[in-house]
Amino acid sequence: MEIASKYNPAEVEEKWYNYWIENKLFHSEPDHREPFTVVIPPPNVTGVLHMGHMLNNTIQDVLVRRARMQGKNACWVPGTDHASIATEAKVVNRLASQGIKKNDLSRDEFLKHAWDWTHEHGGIILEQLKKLGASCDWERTAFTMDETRSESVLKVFCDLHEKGLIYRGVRMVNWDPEALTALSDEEVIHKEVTGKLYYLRYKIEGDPNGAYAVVATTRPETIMGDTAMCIHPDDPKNTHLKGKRVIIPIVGRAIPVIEDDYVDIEFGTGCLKVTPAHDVNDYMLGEKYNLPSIDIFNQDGTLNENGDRYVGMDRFEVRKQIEKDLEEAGLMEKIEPYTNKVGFSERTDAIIEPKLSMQWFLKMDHLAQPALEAVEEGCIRFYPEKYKNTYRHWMENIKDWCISRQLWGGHRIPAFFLPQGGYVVAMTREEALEKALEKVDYPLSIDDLKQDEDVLDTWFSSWLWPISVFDGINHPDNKEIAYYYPTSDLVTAPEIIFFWVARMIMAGYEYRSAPCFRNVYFTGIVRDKLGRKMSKSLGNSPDPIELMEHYGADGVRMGMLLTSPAGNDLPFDESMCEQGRNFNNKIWNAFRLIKGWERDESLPQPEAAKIAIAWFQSKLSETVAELDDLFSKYRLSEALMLLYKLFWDEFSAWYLEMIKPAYQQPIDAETYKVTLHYFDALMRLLHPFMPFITEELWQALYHRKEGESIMTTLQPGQTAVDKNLLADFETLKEVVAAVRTIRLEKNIPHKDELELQVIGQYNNQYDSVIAKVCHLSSLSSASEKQPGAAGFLVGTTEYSIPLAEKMDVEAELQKLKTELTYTEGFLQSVMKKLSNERFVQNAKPEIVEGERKKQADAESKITLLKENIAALEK
RNA sequence: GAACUGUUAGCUCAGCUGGUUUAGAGCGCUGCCUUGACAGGGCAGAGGUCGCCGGUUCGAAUCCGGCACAGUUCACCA
Repeated sequence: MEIASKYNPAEVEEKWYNYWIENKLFHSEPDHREPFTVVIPPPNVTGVLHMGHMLNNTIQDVLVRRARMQGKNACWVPGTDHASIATEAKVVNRLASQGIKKNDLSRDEFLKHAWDWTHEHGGIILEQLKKLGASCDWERTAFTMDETRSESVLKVFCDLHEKGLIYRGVRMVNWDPEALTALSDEEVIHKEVTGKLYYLRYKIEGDPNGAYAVVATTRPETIMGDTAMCIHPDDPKNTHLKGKRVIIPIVGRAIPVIEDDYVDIEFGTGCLKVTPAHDVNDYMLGEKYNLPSIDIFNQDGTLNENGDRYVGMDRFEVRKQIEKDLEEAGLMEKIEPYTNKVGFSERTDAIIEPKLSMQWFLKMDHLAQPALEAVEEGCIRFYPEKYKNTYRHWMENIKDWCISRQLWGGHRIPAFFLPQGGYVVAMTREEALEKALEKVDYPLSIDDLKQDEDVLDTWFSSWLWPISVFDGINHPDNKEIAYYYPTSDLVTAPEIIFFWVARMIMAGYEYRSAPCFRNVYFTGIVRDKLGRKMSKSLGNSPDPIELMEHYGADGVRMGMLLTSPAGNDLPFDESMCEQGRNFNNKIWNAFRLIKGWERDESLPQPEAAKIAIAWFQSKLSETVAELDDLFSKYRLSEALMLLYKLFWDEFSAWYLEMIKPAYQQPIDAETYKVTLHYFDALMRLLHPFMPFITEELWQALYHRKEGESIMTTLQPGQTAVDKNLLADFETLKEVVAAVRTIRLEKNIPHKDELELQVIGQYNNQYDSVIAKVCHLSSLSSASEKQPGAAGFLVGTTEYSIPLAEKMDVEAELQKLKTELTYTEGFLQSVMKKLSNERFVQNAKPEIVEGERKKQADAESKITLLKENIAALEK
């Protein structure tokens, strides 16, 4: 049989993915086994796979596949998110390119376009996930706007309203003038901006000398909304302003001077202009002192009828214009460069305008309490743990959640307004009418009810995800939710710890009185080589699909995981995928070697093979134990590295070399059998990380039945570990390496046999292995080193290789002297400790004993080295 | 401005409650190796005063304090 010398992933990946699907190997139904549930962080329905998804979903797949191979009933639920703002923005853009304005359409017409868009682009990303091998239960694919999920959202809204946790009111909210909607605090990103600080002159009313107060502001365009000036009551600079009124520049309106210790005396001149409608703090002052509030902006950030001479202009145009006008009017004291933080919309990147508006809010205190405790007490664990701090801080300072959005795409708020004021909240219009009729004493028909125009924040549906995917909101007692909930692990980005993770935890306790997951694994951010975040606008993000076509899905998976400890950013470099691909090839070729051997049943098993088999059994078992430990700490990259070394170094470089039959010679049946068994075990260990190649080779290893898969096998178990054997092999490896070094130095080709002598007594148990790997003609004990032989020390044992040719005495001497210097230095450091009386008295006895052993070894080594040097120098 | 995290080889990271040869791994780098599983390979090497300064201790990469730098999160200073 001919097997290609290079592994070709393209040929096998699709084949096995289809095989898994056809045999329903990803599908889960409740049964007697322990469940292992993961819900996918639903990507935007119209999104395409990027490197962040690639990392995130690879990790989930590793966890899910491993759990499945530990005999658990693994269920990974896939799905997508309707992402109202993001999707709506895309639809608006597309309509714009067709010359259609959103406002020209009715709500229903617009929604039709939105659904068209969703159906056109929706689900692409799920198809892409299949390419990377994601073992999701596709029969369970959910969408945040499908029937079940929508019903859940409305039900929860009604319920929370019923409980008095949802309220409606006019509050200062974050307004996105581009998307024309309110945003939650979490959707606002504060960025440092270099701008100007303007010093404006506010003349004191009735002052005969034309005296004025100076106010420093970054937003001169808001003066039309000023309704007071505020000073600190104890500010000596401004006592003369107390009780006075000042005149707003340009506008000419007089406003009172109020006093409050909120004002920072040191900032600017200590005078603050108060614009209650357009600043959160000013709003507070306005409430406190009963100031009128003048809203000067339209929804899109242009000035409204209160905008004086600037009506209709954009807020930033006004800023420029007013600067000129103030200068001309002699009312600008000065302008200084100034850096401050400005809020931007997470989605549209528009500068947020604090704006008073009527919105729906969810009270958070009650929900936050159990959610905070769950993480504090370890009911839910975060990996890495540092995110506990971030979480705690947010939870302890939580504010009410603005859940209404002035958009069309999304779950429409189930509140219905009555013709003569007031409203009712209900799942359906019919139900609303019933409730309304109870409430009012005038006749009412269903058409009189006017449903709220707003939709709910997208996260108001995603926070129910772990429950709603099992229909646990609508049917809290169903069999599925009872079995699959709480879910096991959540894998997500730290960026959405507040948006999503925290709120899911709240919903979990509110609706199931139980944690929604046990462990949260926070991935890092995928960055480019320069450390920049990967983004579409920078164009620095490789296409994961292309990468997989190039390096194979297994190669890319491995490349990403190898360098990404939990929570650490991942500086992406294609060479990582190359390393992954090379590893695939290594596995492929090891398989090719083994499968190429002829078996001979009559052949006795060589001694070296017997020893190698015993050693690898221990090595394998030791690794399995370490692997368990690493997985329990979610140290996935280290777990993969451990397997990488097990396969490449221990299995390929050592084990196979030890048992390999001579060129074109057959192998004995027993060794062959065990080797296949080891290979099988290695494939199973690697399968969660590299599902495709391991399935391909596992299938080719033995004759398998139709429908069988590595996916449904179990991970190798642990057997006894012979620690002495493992330690002996580390010494053995040193001997082999030393012999190789001599070959290299003396230019002796591997095919030439060497004679190795051990000076004095030694453990000859492993002679057969050393002889095989080093290609020795003999290995024996000698009483002393022959003159002219090359020598080396391993530990305190001296080895010697008689050489036909004359050795390079100078080089040999140099080598010995270098080693002597090192050993003497080492001895000195040991002696420093041992000669310190306090060390000997205070340190633990076994530590002191260890140092004494080091001393003895070093001393005998020095003696040996000196003897050898003396012999050469003669 | 506050909090948190980090700073160990060229790069990415281990090194857990102080003593395991004079600090490790993978990649990269250097040298040598073409008929033998794999050049997407083999073998052997080089490379670090553990960010800086103090302290605790018989002993510090490891514990404590300060500083510097980086990152993350939070925050209403106009």
